[in-house]
Amino acid sequence: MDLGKVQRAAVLLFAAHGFAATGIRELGAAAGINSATIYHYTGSKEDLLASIMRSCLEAMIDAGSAALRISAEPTIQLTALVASHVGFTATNPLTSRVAEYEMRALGPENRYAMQGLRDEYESLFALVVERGLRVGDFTVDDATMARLALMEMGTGVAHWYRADGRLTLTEVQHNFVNMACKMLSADHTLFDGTDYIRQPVLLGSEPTPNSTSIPA
Amino acid sequence: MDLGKVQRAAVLLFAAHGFAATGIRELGAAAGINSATIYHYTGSKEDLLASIMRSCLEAMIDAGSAALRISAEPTIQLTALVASHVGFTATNPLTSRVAEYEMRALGPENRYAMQGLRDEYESLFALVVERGLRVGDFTVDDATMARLALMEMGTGVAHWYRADGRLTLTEVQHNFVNMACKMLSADHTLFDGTDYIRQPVLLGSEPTPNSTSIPA
Amino acid sequence: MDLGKVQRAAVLLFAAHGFAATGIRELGAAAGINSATIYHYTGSKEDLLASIMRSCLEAMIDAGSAALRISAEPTIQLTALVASHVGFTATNPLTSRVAEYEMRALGPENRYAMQGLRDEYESLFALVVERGLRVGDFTVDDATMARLALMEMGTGVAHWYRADGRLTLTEVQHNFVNMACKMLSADHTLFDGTDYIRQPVLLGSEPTPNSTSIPA
Amino acid sequence: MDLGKVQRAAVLLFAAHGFAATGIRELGAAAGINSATIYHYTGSKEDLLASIMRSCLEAMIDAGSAALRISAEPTIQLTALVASHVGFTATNPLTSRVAEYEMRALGPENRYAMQGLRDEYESLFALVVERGLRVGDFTVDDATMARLALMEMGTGVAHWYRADGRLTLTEVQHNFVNMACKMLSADHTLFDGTDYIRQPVLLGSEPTPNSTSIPA
DNA sequence: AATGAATGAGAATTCATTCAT
DNA sequence: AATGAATGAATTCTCATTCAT
Repeated sequence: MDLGKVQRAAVLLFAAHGFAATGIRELGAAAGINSATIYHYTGSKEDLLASIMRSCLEAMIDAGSAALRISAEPTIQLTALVASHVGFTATNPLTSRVAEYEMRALGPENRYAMQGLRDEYESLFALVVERGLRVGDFTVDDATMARLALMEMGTGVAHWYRADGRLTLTEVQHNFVNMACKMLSADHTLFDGTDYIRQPVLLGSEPTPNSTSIPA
Repeated sequence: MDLGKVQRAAVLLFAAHGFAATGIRELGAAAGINSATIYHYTGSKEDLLASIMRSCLEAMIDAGSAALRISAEPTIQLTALVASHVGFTATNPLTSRVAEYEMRALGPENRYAMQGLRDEYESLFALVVERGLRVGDFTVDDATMARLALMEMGTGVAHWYRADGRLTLTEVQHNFVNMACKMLSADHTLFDGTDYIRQPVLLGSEPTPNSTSIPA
Repeated sequence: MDLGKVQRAAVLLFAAHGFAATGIRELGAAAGINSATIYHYTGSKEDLLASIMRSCLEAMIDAGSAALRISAEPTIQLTALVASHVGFTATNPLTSRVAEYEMRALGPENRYAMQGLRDEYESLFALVVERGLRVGDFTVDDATMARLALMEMGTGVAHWYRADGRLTLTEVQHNFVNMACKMLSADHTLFDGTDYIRQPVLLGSEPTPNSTSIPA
Repeated sequence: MDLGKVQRAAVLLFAAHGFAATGIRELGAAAGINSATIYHYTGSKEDLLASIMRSCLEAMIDAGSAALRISAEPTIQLTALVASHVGFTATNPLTSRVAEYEMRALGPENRYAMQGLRDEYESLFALVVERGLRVGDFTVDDATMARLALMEMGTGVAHWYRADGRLTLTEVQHNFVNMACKMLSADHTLFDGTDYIRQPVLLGSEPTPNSTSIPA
């Protein structure tokens, strides 16, 4: 009756212990159902992971693409993309983590498909960085490394952000936008009035902070 | 006869498939010995992981501490620390990855100890950032976030750096130092002549690029 | 609505893969109904098998007994019994096979009952052989072995007979009658005119040849 | 240390309950070892069955081929082949039964291979029957049906023969030879002195009568 | 130092069956 | 009459680890 419940339990456990170290019985217990019942919701443990990863990556691509459509100005695009990335990651930290870490747990077919989505998402960053450099709005030693550093930085948010932490999400987003702009020598004070932040999506697979405590 | 051989096989497999998904028989096969023989080199699978992580983290702390001793100048310290971090990570990408990812695979005791080492290493970054800010050499919105972004960025090098890639290690290090300084608004042109790069250590657990190919 | 449909699906699958290797879901799928619905037609998987076997064995006993009533002449009785046995087996090859092979799949109670029916059927052959020998119409080294060989031979028809094969059922019956008589040194040319062949019953559990193809 | 022990346990249980209804734990218990240890002796449950069937069928082919080499005389060949078949079946009744019944439990590859061996064995009978008919030594209505009846008859021995039964193996063999000859109208009194009986092989997979009792 | 044999615990998945709808 | 959801028990097979040799 509720695939979401199973997905949330899965993300909670996969994020805490890893896919391979999480048993199907553990999953059932965390979701409050018999382990056999999981197979009514999904074909296999791997299928469950793949479905979680797919919706996560698709949502990231959607949000990122929408960010790029806000403006044609590279600096605004960068700004919006970083804000989107950080916003999404901070809103769905566990699901993001699972989507990042557990690619290797997939079989060849699923891995190929998910890697394709991941590449599609990364290409959004590549696009923006390249255009900004071409137009002369950004300055970096190496485009590829800048893009990788940029993404990695934002992805790291999943490791420490807590909704009830010291800073609000908006503050975190602004800080990261500033750091990103400085890193690329982009002057975003020119566009200070622009509203580049969109409300991030909350995935159905993201456990609510207190839904269940992480078992030792 | 050679604990290093076992460690290298372990790092190769742990990095590729994860600790939990790697079997002791697989390990033996990759190391060219019987799986039972592994127990002559280590007490258990977890011990093997812990020993790898310990030497990795200790080497990182050593290198980072040495970097800080190069100068009392925050900008030079930052520069040296980032160069050290990137240099170490690029030289030992697989071991670094294992040390980063597999903390969760450890039992409580080992995890506590390793987390302590990790914290110790992170505190080096915190120290430099705080001093730079206090002295007025750096400018950032939030010290903690800057530190986290800084480290995450450098750690990401493990995901893509290849010794035979497009850029030399020294180029990569300079690029990251530049990005870091820009991110913190640190002016390192003042110290351009300073030699802040030390030859990174190659861990005994780091597999040589072609020692064994990663099994599918 | 149709127990026969379920029985035919069951016989098809039991004959192909065996009772133990056939799942209740598979059964439902082959019968075109939900697996839970099967329990409206039968109490359990074993009950389903037992009901199939019971009707099969009872029909065999009926046909065999009728054959013996055709005449008091041992040779004619033999002839009619073999024709009946071969006719029944060739008309209901899959059901016969299931009734023969799957005795062991039954629980103690059902097995006891079914073994009783099987024994009753076998006793018809024993009776005829013994009378023929006593009267001097048959000659064999050992009555028991002759009976067993006789039955096994006929039962084997289920393994290869196809309604659309090279020979008609009547031809097959005549051939087997001839072989049986020769084996027992019975001279049935004396009774050539006698019509000892009855139309065999088609069981409700016997799948029609093209009803459903046997899944791999 | 003893694959034979495992094979004998397997044959005992497979013959009694069928392959599909026999669990790997049951097998271990019957063999006196832990169920996991079975995987030191064989790759899988199916491999275990396949290895049993392969040695059985190969031994049958060997014995049958040897029988045909005793003489070029069709009647003697028939006689020797039937004696060999019955001898082998009576000596290895459980293994024979398993080899006959459990073909369907094999996966496509193993089944194809085993069916090939079975066909090879059956072709020995076809060869003899055809030659005898061509030469005019045998008389039957239909060669194919005669061959099938012949084999089925002998195979049935596995269902009832007991080493400690009423008749010795040699007596059983002679009786079957007689029945076979009568069925084919072959006059073997011409060759009465010929010694056509060879000592049958005892397979390593055949349980000794009292090794273990068949569990309910 | 090294290994083949062995095992208890646990893995993912399927099973026949029940039941509320 | 029919079914989708649910489950405890069982399935085959793999696991990390031990030990006699």
